[in-house]
Amino acid sequence: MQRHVAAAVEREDRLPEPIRTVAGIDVSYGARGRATRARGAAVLLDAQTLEVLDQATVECATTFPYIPGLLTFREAPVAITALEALSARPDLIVCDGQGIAHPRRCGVASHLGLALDLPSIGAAKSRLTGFCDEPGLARGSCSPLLDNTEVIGACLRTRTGVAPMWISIGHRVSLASAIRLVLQFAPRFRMPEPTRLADRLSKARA
DNA sequence: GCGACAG
DNA sequence: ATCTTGTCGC
Repeated sequence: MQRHVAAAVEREDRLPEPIRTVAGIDVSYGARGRATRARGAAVLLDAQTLEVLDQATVECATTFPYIPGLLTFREAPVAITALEALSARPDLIVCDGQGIAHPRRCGVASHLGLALDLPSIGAAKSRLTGFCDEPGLARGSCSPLLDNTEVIGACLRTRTGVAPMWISIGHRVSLASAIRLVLQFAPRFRMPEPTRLADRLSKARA
């Protein structure tokens, strides 16, 4: 199924110009009695000023375990519900996880982009698959993430001297644009604002 | 058989 | 992802 979805993923830019809004999505977990509950959060921001325009959270039972390579089946259902609870559809989504930098080229960012028919970017805090050289220490330095000879993403330093982020095409956004946009969305912290705020919101006490 | 392994 | 205390650097 993932290979089928991967075949439909678009790796070239096909997004509005200018990009007006961007949404970040993330999911956190917590024990509620016996079962683990999942809470999804979506935050809508102005893509230029990074001002928060809207935010939403949803909560539900966890239905799938964490298995490397199958994160989509654990998080996507909650993430989609949270995104649809926003007052408007964004021009672009940023996800906490890989896009095509995945064994079958179908990480959660790609799967979500295709399912929602929205441009998407994968911005992960660690590597799932592939290899690359260590990027330079300066903000903006990056090195290609390779699986054999195929470029599947980039290791990008969003903050000088701080651990890099792992960026990949989600859907309808080229790798070059994904890198540029993540730098635009992360002017101050390691994580881009959309996912940083969604992460914080998903963990905030109800 | 062993190690790696988004969140 | 979650839990948990101190520690290091800007």
